[in-house]
Amino acid sequence: MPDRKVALPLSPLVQTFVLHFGEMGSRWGINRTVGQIYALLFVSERPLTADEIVDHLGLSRSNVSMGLKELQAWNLVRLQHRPGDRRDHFSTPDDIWQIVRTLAEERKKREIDPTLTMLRENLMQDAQTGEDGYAQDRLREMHDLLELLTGWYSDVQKLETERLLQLLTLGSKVQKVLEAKDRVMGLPARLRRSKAQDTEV
Amino acid sequence: MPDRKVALPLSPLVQTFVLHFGEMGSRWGINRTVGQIYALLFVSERPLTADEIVDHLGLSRSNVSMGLKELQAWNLVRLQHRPGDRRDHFSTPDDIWQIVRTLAEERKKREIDPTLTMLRENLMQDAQTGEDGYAQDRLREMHDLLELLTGWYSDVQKLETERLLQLLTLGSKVQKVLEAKDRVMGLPARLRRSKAQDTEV
DNA sequence: TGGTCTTTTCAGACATTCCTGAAAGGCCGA
DNA sequence: TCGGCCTTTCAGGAATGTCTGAAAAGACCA
Repeated sequence: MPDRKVALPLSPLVQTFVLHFGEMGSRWGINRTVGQIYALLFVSERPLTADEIVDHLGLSRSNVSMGLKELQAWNLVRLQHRPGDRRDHFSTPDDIWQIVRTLAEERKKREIDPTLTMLRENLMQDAQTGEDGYAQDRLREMHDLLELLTGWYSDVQKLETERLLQLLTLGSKVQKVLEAKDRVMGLPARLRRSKAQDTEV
Repeated sequence: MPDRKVALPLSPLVQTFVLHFGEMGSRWGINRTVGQIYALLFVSERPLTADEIVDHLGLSRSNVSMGLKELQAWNLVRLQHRPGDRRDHFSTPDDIWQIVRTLAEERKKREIDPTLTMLRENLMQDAQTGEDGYAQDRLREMHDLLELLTGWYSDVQKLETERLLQLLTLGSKVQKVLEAKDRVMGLPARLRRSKAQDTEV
């Protein structure tokens, strides 16, 4: 009779990978279990059932269920059904670029959008009052920066993978292209200043 | 006698901002206190001492000390001294672009580099063994992706702010530029495949 | 309807992180 | 060296977060 508490063996490579993802979890804003489940699905050739995950990772069934729920909330795993099988089968998208896009989108939604909303509301409300001069400038600066970044992001998110690859591979050479068309477009002036004293931290 | 537990009043605007940063802290991988301290420094026209932070936010002195230590580990605050004053004065860089660069650098260091290292080591070691075919492919795919992204990032990090702004403002128009020079440079082929079935999650 | 297989919920045990006051440490001028 | 001022360390209480087994809920078939 097999010991239900010991995980089914994984190859050393997969084992290392899964454990690493678990440990990195906290830095990525997910917990160990969720990281491990994701890692396992990522390297699995075929979709896995929740019970298979339990067997490989030695977690409780309920924990796996919650972990999968969280991964679904992140749009990071997909659910599939097999004919004649009631169980849910889980997998990650094969296309790694799709994963990057999803990750970027979800992190933006959780980490940027709320702040942008808050800044917008507060700046709109307090624009009239002249108090808080410096703080208000500072907040507007941050607001404009985030708008610029998210605007660029949404443009890039729309690119086909092929074009995105071009852009990434271009890398430093982009500088050349930019030097060619050497004209700055209309920008909020406050984002353009570069203070000399800010070189050293 | 003033109640030492009640924070010195902040303007409503600053108050909202500070509390928001505190609450977002968990999503950003820092704790509430650290978020609040950073927010306060960000909107302060002049550098603040630890005791001033205590007075404004109503935190314990030791907590502020630890929070500032963490912010320094992130390179997000700078320490200044005033002649004839022994106390440390803290501030954030004035140049908001400098802040973005620092943030990107530190997050990369904490969230990407360890994984890249782990992938490199494991792939080098297991390259010979033919086992684990799919997992190994998958890991190499992730490795190549991270290399590409960090390579691009390091190129962009080198750009002057003016050029970076150009790049960001260009946004969707970048597509046009790319269409012009329509040739894909030498890429790892496995990063280029785009599977049709991966459109739906 | 009852029986089987599967997923989800949830109370509470366990673990981790956060925060504080008290004490220790460091620096400087007298 | 002492005393004042400021910062850091640290033990342990408070607050959060994680994980589990047991029970409930849902889905399907006969």
